[in-house]
Amino acid sequence: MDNKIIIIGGQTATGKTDLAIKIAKEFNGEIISADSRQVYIGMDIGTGKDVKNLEFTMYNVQNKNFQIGYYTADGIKIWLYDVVKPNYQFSVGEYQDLANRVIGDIISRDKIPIVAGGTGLYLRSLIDSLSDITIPPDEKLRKSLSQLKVSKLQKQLQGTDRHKFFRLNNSDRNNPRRLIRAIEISLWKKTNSKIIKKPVYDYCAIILVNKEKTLEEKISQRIQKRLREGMEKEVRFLQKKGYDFNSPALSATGYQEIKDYLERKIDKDEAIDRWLKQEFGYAKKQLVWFKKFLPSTKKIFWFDSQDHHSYTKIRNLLCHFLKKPLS
RNA sequence: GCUGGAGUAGCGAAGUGGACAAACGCAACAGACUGUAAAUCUGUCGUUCGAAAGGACUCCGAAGGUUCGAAUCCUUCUCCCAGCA
Repeated sequence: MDNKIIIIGGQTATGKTDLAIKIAKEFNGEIISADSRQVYIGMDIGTGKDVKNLEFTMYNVQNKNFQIGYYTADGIKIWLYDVVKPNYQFSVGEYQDLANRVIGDIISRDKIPIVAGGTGLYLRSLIDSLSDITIPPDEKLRKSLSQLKVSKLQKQLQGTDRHKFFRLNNSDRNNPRRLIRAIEISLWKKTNSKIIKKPVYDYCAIILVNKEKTLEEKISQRIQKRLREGMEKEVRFLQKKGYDFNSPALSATGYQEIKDYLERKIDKDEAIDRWLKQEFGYAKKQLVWFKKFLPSTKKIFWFDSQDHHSYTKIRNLLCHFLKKPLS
């Protein structure tokens, strides 16, 4: 009974999905997306889900809140795309739950789960304990707390969990969202005992990066490609559906910019320029995150996806990890 | 050619005699982050020395002037926009 999973993380536009498919073919795997924006139905082009002509198959993984399924690309299953509509506020906790279920299912069918995506926290939720992450949100509480100023929230947290407050750094102490969550957790703990049962996996993580200049070129080309493939149409469709462009889903890079262009607030060049900047910024933040949170234990390996030798090295690494003979 | 408006840091934009190296927004750079993470939040952001406190230098289109003191007032020049010719 192996519980091995392969993780592929890294910056946007470095070819994580392509690599995942290649590995899946070679090692009899299935892919689980770890991307906070690809979970949204109808957001395909802008989030880089390459699913235009792919078939989606519903699958019963026994979850009361969501219906999930998989796309089949090149004979390989890709899970956790298209989980909710863009007006839904999806979160790490829900991701963790769904991903664990899917991983369990894949393992039970004697296949190798390959978790691939750029949302670092989603990946981390599968390999670190992150105990409080399972504590559910309290919408009523959030709503009432969101009216308060930061200083009030700080006071409130000091009241409910003094230690927690003083453990926060300056940045988090000024972050209303974090303060509210901290209050939520502390209140929850007062009336609930923690029972957190989480699978523990043996994992091997591959982090893909590119040299900065190469990455910028790739991002720029990809934006052009997305425009050709119909990004404008996708945005128009989402507008028509009446989705809130300030929602988490639509805060994905590119959507706001193209919307502003369609509404003639800015011209097309301006929109593309802003989109590019957003995307570069995103890639940089990803790098900061991966450097910090995936400690370089012997389970985590960094590769430049532009390096021709990378794939051979990755392959050897995975053969070793999965205890398969090198061929 | 005349009349009116305007020229402020990478961009946008406040400031209209002293608390101005100059609000604020964007961009940039650095960072934080255990249920919104492509989110949210923090710091830096004229140059320079310093770990910091702080110091030095340059600065609000250009040049000159008034004033103890000028981004702010005056003169000339220059560039831009609008109206009239």
